[in-house]
Amino acid sequence: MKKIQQILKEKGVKPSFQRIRVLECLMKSKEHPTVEMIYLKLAKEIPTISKTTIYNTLGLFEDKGLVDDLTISGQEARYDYKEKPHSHFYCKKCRNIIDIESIRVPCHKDEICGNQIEEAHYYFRGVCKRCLNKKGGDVNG
Amino acid sequence: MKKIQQILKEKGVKPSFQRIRVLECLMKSKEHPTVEMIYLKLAKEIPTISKTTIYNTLGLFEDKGLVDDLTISGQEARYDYKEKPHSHFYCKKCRNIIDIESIRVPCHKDEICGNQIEEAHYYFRGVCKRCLNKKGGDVNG
DNA sequence: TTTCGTGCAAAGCATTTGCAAGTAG
DNA sequence: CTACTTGCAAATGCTTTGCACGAAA
Repeated sequence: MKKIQQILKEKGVKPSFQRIRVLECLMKSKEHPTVEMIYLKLAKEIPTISKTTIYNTLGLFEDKGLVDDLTISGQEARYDYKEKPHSHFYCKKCRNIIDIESIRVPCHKDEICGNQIEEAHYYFRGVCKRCLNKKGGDVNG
Repeated sequence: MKKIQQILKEKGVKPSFQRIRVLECLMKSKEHPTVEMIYLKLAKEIPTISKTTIYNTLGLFEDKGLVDDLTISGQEARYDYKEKPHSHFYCKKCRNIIDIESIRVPCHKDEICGNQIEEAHYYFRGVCKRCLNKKGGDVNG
């Protein structure tokens, strides 16, 4: 895996200790964490870290194109490291956001109706595989 | 156009005066209004209306599948009447959300990787036709 | 020095909740 | 009456801002 410091530098972000940790957290996590989740995780090893720093850092990362703000589930922002393009699936039951690697953009090129597209975001809602299986052998409502 | 009362009834919503007005507002608007925008508009004709009622009403409409909550642009929810399936284009310049009727993403059926899809949301970011013309043409931008 | 990064505390603001008064059936 | 709707006011909770301290250049 490419060094986190290197990734930050390439994006024009000075690799401070906190920034490295925040990015590392995002890269290792598959849960598209909220600010709160990142904060709780990092607070274990950096007791003095503040949410303000997490907000600052994520805002900076977003500006630099390192992460995406997934505004899928409403009240809390969830962050996604943009390693490669992918889509998201939001499960209504367990409320997890699952990466979907396989979906790709179809027939439209870089334009739709004359509008110039820079980013395409696809997300799906439904019930995930895991919850479907649970449901099969479960009493439910 | 189908009567608003009728639409509400079909979705199992009792057509109160306020609810009719909120839905009418959404149907007539092309700007995917925020709660604030709806509130300001309706307050002109219903001076006693409250934001709580707008929130209640939109929440109810969402539950009944009448409207979508577009969480595209961050801090404020924007609402979209679900007349027929369509996608959205968010212009970074003018910050408008534009309906795109024609886009459909192909190859997935009702399942992706074993997950059961109930809704598919696509949205695009970039610069809209209008802003492109302002910029590219000789009109000042 | 100047600039930048960090983090506490307070403020800001969209949204939700508690509750009381009004309305329909 | 009984259930539902409305809306004021207060609370909640995510996020931003003001500011000060310390580190880096």
